[in-house]
Amino acid sequence: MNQDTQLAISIHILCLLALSEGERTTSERIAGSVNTNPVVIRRTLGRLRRAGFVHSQNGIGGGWTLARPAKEITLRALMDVIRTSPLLAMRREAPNPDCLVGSQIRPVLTGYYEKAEAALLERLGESTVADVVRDIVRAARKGRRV
Amino acid sequence: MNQDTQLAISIHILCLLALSEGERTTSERIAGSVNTNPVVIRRTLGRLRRAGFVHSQNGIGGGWTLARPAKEITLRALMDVIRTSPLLAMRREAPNPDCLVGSQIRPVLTGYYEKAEAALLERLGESTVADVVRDIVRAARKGRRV
DNA sequence: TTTCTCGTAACAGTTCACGTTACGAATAGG
DNA sequence: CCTATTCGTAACGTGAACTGTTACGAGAAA
Repeated sequence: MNQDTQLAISIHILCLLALSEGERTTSERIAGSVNTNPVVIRRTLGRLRRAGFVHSQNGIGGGWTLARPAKEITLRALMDVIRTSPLLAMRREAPNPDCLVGSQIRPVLTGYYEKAEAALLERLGESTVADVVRDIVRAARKGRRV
Repeated sequence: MNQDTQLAISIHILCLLALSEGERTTSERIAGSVNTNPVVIRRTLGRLRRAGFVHSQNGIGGGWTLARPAKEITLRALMDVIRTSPLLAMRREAPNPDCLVGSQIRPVLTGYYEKAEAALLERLGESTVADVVRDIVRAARKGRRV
């Protein structure tokens, strides 16, 4: 259904930056990890930069750094910045206004959908990029042991 | 982004059937309310039928009816039947396995995503088709008063 | 001045849901 | 038995949206 991978890409990028604190990471290197084109990365990072999550610098030795601690970036905050449309979608075409259900269902459903999405966002607000980084490091350790 | 309107269509259809208890409703009439093609309706209804939510009958005077009370159909149950892919998506292409983040992020993110979706589903499980029907009728009354 | 990297526009390619046509199967009525 | 109606489903076209790619200007460091 939904084919919005922007949140996944954003988290991936910020984890990389969090693990490279002190140095700048280029969009090309990030693209190598995500396995896509650097322009795709720069597009996503542009939105994160405008929202104040990352900082960029041009020229030789340039690249991207976190603009605030990974501990203070919740997955929900990323979602709020990245998301462009509701998770639970309705049809583009309006239903029949001459029908009881058709004339009323849109605003009614919107209410139910917003509550459901709020629950999801609340859960996303309980985790930060730092949590994800921690899990990644742990998973890598476990993998090596085997 | 997500462009799956199946849940919205399903709820719309079941509200119509709930309001037409005792009679059969044709896919053409439903399509008139949803404002789409009858085949689209039959496609969605086919899945709901296989899941035991509705019953269909061919021939003259045929059509669709609810197979169980609207009170006993939660929005979550519909979501479980209708949904084909996770709400929070990841990229099709796998990330770089030679990178710490790239090699671990998929299973780690899956965990976070599943918890977030579970919260959304839980909220959807608190409402039924009967609730939606009630809200629709109320909204219509209010609209007339003005 | 050169080199590197971001910033962004523009366009092609792909995927997926939706719309439409078509036709067989099942059912009711005469 | 025959006809009309409606479901059930396959097949294909259409359109929108995300992704991938090229291109090029702007800014910064050596």
